[in-house]
Amino acid sequence: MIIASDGQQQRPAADAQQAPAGAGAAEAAAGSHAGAQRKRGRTARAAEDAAAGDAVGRAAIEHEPAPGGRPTRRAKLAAASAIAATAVKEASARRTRGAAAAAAAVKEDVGEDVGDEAEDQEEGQPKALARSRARAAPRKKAPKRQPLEDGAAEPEEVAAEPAATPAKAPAAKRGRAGGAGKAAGPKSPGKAAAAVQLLDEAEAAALAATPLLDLGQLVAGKLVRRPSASVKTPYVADIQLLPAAHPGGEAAASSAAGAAGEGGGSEGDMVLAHAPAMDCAGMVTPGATVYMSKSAPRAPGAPPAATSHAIQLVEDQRPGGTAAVVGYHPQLAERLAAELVRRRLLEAALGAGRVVGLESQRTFGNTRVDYVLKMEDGSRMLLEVKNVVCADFPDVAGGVPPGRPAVGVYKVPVPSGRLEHYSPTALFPHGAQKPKIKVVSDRAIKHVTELTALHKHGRELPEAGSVPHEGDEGAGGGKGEPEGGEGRLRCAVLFLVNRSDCAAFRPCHEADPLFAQVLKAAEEAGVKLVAYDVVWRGGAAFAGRHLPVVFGPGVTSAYDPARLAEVLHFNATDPRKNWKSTKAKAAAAEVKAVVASGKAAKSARRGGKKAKQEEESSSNDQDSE
DNA sequence: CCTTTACCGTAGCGATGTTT
DNA sequence: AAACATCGCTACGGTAAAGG
Repeated sequence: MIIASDGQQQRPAADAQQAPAGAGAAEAAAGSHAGAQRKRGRTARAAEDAAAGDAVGRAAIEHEPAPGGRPTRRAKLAAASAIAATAVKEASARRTRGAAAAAAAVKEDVGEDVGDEAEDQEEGQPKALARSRARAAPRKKAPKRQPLEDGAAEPEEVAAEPAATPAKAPAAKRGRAGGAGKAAGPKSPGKAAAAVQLLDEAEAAALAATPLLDLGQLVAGKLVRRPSASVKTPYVADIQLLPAAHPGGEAAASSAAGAAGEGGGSEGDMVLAHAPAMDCAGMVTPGATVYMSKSAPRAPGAPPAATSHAIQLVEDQRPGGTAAVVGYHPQLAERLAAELVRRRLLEAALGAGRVVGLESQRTFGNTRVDYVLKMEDGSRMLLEVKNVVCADFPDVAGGVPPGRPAVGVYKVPVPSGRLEHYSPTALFPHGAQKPKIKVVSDRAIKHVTELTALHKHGRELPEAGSVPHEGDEGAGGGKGEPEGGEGRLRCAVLFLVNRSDCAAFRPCHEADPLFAQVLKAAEEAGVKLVAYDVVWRGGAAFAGRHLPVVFGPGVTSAYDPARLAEVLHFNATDPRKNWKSTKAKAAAAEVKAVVASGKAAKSARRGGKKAKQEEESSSNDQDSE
């Protein structure tokens, strides 16, 4: 580890190659590329944003859009490079001169007027103003970007390289459908399966001391409120920047010396942060310490981001005044899991032999699984990853830190009554039950149920949208543990314990008895349950241990099928989760109706052919609802 | 008073459309 | 034909206003 002259730590170049398929600056650059120069111009909402002085931290990263029509591909690439280059400049500027200076530098570089985004406008901005602004011009879909990486994370020589070669890493990381198992499905012809390459044993061993994932320099902050006072979505929080702090205690010796003073603004500044896991079982509540990445700059022309930061890690207050660093961002679990697989650290626990391939986000029947592992014997294993953040508390005096919100607190007896005889157990799921259906996560229950069904079936079900094979017979059929081999399908659930202070994992029957029962049933059906933890030091996660999966006292697989059916039905029909698409469809249908009536009159003069097509497509749309 | 509804941000996949 | 761009959709759930 090299300590730079300004006191910031720099990452050795070797670290850049540890992450799966090029996490890091390459991804950030790719994100910029993907979002480069969308057709959509800046919306009315965006203009109002600027007038309202929306995000305090945004001034430093905002760019003026290139107005006008559709840019050529070359122009887009050039723009992407320019953005990336700007990001690099900003990175060094932030490190050396602080955010205000960086913002000024960006203004000069781009020759833009950032507008009147005075910081004090944000504080005390009337709620009604924010709301009316949001309603006046509904925001369109934001372009892709990478929240996990910060252009500032890497030293210049690392960041500069991928800026010139965007959109390489993510393709490999994601792994395309149409891979090994799909035999080049008809709907995605020609798309090469870019499955993750696994390491051989020697390569994996050589990486043993390097992090699974490195988020680079993070910014420390204290949560003031969520939702933010200015953006009412629960996924956005107001965060007050803290002086330099180091997640994980000894992290001072590690990389993520998140210095607010040099990083994302001055100490005490308020920023808006994306909080994708919301309160995270009571950990992310007012006063909580969080560690954030800075959001990559948006492409010119894209609607500006509402948030300047994204929460990555949080401190969970533990008994005795200690705190555990917990991986907060839901995406961390998937990325960490992929790297664990890539390094062959899960093979023994999965017990299905040697893994030869890894694909992500494949759909089987109704379920989209996180990963598909291709095994040496030709069989496949579906791996569902759950991010585990919560740990129980000892039921002794002082066991729960004062001021800790009650949500997410599950107490276990300590027979001796002594704190030192207690070791935490990681829990999933956590949090309050949904009032309507009285479970914490109907989705998790659905996933486990469907994985169990697939595992029992023992081979692939007809894929959604494909022609069903009527004569498809299961290889497993639920009669014991079937043989492996070509076509064989097995299932596993990985509970990625995103902290290092737990000795075991168990499903949290206190929060969700049905989930615990369904999981127990899955285990009895042969679904592998694996728990593995990681150690956060600074902004880097290191492989931890394989933890035992245990069940609380009295938890059995005897769930009530009617109750399960009720939950699954709720999951399938909950209108809330589709509000956006439902609304979009309604609006589109309305527009279409108006357009169609206009066109019908028009094309009647031309023979009516086009109007017929319009009608067909619109009726198809309605069929799919 | 209780229940329902509208609303918010971000990221990624898959399908479709467009350019090279 | 291949590569790239764009769109539609999905996931995640708390809050406040509106409705009964």
